[in-house]
Parts: sequence; C-alpha cells; structure tokens
Amino acid sequence: MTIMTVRPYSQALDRLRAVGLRPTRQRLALARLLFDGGDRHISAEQLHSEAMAGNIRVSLATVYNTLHQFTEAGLLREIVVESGRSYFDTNTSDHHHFFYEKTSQLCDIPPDLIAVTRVPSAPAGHTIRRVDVIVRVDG
Amino acid sequence: MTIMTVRPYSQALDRLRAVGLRPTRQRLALARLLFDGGDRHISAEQLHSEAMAGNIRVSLATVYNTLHQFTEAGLLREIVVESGRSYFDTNTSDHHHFFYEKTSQLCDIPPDLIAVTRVPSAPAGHTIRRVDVIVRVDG
DNA sequence: GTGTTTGCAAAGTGTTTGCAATTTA
DNA sequence: TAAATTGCAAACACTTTGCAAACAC
Repeated sequence: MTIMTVRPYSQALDRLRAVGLRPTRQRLALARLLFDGGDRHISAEQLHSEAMAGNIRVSLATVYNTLHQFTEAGLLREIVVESGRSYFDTNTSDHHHFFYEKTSQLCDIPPDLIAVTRVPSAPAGHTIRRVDVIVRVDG
Repeated sequence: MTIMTVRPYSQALDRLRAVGLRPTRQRLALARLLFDGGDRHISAEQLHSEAMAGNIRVSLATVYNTLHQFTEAGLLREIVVESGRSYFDTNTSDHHHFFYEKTSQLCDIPPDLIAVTRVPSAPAGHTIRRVDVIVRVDG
C-alpha cells in the first residue's frame, strides 16, 4: 500500500540542474531530504538513516559520494567539529555555529549576531578560503 | 654511538607534578617532546613517530592516552580542523588558528591580531566553553 | 548505445579498548 | 605490595575505493 501525500514544491530538481548534476533517483531523493526542510546540519549516517526510514534505497557509499558532490558544487558546506565525523550544512551563506558538545548538535549563528573583526591577512602566497567560528557550549 | 648534547632545562617534570600525573618514563619523554620545543601543533601519529625517531619506546596507545590525559589536565588543547584527525596544541592560552589546507599545518594567530566581538550569549541552560576561530587558507 | 552512476564488499584511516604484564610509589 | 600505567592486538567508527551491474540521456 502506498499513501500519497501532497507535498510543497521541491526545489531539489532545480538545484541539481543548476549545478549540472544528473538528477538520478538517489540524488533527487537525497536532495529532497536535504533541501526541502529548511536549514539542516546532518552527517552521512544520519542522512542514510533518514533515507532508509523513508523507504529510499540508497547505499551509504552513494550518500557519501552525493554529499561530496553537493559540497563541491556549492550546495552544501562541510563543517568539522568533532574528529571522526563530518557534518554538512544546507545553509551555504556566511554564518557561524554553536556546537552543543553533549548532544553533538550544531546550530546556526546568524552573521549579524557575531562578528570577527580584524581578521589578519593571509600569510604571503596564501588566500583566505573561509573563517569558521565555532562557539562550543556544553549541555 | 650516542652523542650527548647540552639541553636547556626541561619543564616536563614540573608540568607533570603540577597536574598530579605520575611521571613515568613515557609521560616524561612525551612531555619533553611536547613542551621543550616551543609551541607545537601535533597529531598522535606525529608524536609517536618523533618518539620512535628519538629511540623512545612508547606504544601508540600510550601516546593517545597521554595526549588525552594532558588535555584533561589542561596542559594541551585539542583542535579539530579535519575530520579523522586530531591535533594537540601546546599553547593553551587564548588564541586562534590559521589552517593551511594543502599541508594540514596549523599556525597560531596571536589574540591581538584577531577579535571576535559580540559573541552571542549561550542559549538558555548552556555555558560557552570556548570559541574556536579557524582561518582556512589554501596553499 | 555510451558514458555516468550505483551498490556492494573490501580496504583504509585514525582512534579506542580489554587485559595481562610491568612499573611506580 | 598495592595501585597506576603500559603494550599489544583486537575491535571500532567513519570513510573511501574498485569494479561489475544498472541507469540516464
């Protein structure tokens, strides 16, 4: 039995087309999970579990590949806060993060709530790629 | 053949005593490698290699244990910049980092060269543990 | 059809753990 | 000697890879 639900329009297909990634079943399904629910911070294993829960057959290897392709294409931003696990942020605009160490949860800090001033210029021969600010909170 | 060199006084023993860690041969040797050469950013495997190169017999497991004990004791600070590898900073004072993505090298940014202003207060029920700023540069 | 993408299972990397043997105080 | 520490090897968690089968255009 299949229950059909009316869903809001998904931007997944558009996003894939915009960056020139072939909209395969797996990529589309993952893109929907990632982008149709507002800003998310998610690990590969979490995304894979969600896919399984939603009856989307995707291998974990494909989830990893897809997350990296999306990141390279600029649809995602990778965040490193714990050694041994990567998170991917669907919000690719300029902002920073709270990290709840106990629960391993990430939470956006809007750019107007925090400011890094006087960023030193990059050492000779180097370019600043990004400035990451992680505010680590306990509890 | 062994070449003896005159070395400056090592603070390793004092540091271990100060934090109440039993000064075993391994801990002393690692503390010397860590603290007698100025500020360092080092991974467990790197430290283990240095120990081997210096004819100090320490197992990798002990290097990991020791790094964590030192970190808990406040002698080191752990820095996460790449998923899958931890670095330990012998400089535990308040400062931030350049991270050279190509070479995976870390470099201190003195606190007076960078400033995070308007750090948002921690969400209710939480305390800010630390604010990490990573300036990622390529090359 | 042709080149791309997928899934699987195996391999890889960095880290942690259990426990007997050793060392320290 | 009693308690803490070490080393080993196995276990771990997460991630990547190689390659044949499946898929998209």
